[in-house]
Amino acid sequence: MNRKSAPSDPLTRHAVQTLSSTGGRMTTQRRLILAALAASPNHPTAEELYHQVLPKNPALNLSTVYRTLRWLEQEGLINSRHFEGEPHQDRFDPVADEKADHHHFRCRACNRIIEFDAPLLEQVKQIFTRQQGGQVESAALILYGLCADCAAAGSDPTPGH
Amino acid sequence: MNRKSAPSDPLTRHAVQTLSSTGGRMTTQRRLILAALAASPNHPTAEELYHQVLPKNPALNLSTVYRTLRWLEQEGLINSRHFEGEPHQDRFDPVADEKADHHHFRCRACNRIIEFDAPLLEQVKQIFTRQQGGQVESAALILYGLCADCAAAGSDPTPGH
DNA sequence: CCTTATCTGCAAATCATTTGCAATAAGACG
DNA sequence: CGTCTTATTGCAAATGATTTGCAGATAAGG
Repeated sequence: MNRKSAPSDPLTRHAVQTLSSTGGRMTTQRRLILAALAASPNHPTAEELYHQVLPKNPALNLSTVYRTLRWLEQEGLINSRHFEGEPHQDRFDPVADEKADHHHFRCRACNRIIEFDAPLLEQVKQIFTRQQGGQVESAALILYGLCADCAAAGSDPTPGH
Repeated sequence: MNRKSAPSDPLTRHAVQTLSSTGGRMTTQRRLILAALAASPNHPTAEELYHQVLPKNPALNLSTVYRTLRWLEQEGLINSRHFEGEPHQDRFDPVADEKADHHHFRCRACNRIIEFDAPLLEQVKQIFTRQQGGQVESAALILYGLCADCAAAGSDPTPGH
């Protein structure tokens, strides 16, 4: 009941930093979208974020969400990803600065996305460079399959038909 | 001047097989699109294929290209891919049955796509399964960077400013 | 050849995302 | 604390890739 600013998440704090250096402004919409992004383990789409924030700001517009996401992507604070089997929509993923570039597993049954590290990819990159020359700057790996839960559920349905 | 059917590529041959088992028909359009796909090392978009085939069949319609691509994808004869930094368009990639699932490097300068094998990914999958359970069915890896040519060109521009 | 179900061309629809523009509101300064 | 400047928003219309409904065309089997 005293402090004005709630202890903001790292993503929002990062965003505030870039604002001050570029003459940008921290608006209500941006604050809400940033908070929603930081709180989502789900790699949400623009539409999903929109509906998450809407209750807290019924005037919010979808294009504001898109503009905010594009801004954050340009600032390097989030990444956009596309997963197979979905329509042509993007999902957004805060860049956790500590954790180096991570990769994704997507369950084709429950659509859950699991993040993981793949140190071996460094070797894959090196091998590629050795064979082809040039230089590799980044790698995007997505595994598809069944997560532990769905694999268990699938192999264990009530048997007698 | 004697044989009617030119020696068709493996992709087209595969397509013909699935046709006979499903009551489908081999049309002029499909033949041309298949040939164009088989001849493209470029992972073309629907639009690119369309323009490649157009000279040989000026009546061809873009939606036919899309329908053919969707059909081939459902039959498992091609894959659709999305690369970062492009609009929301798909690129298509014949499934070379011999060569197991291959991966892609994309040059951010000339946009060239280079295919490569990454046997190490098998280990990545195993490690993931060991840690998380479930089962991995496929993996899509894309490396981004500069190809050998562009890296050389970039590091060697006429020096004096 | 004739039949008929599959395909195609065309035009309009859809879906995700972007953009122009006038109105709104940060936040700097007095 | 009010004023001013301009970044940002809401709204509606535009865009770009892809899909779909439908009537006419055409493979392929008899």
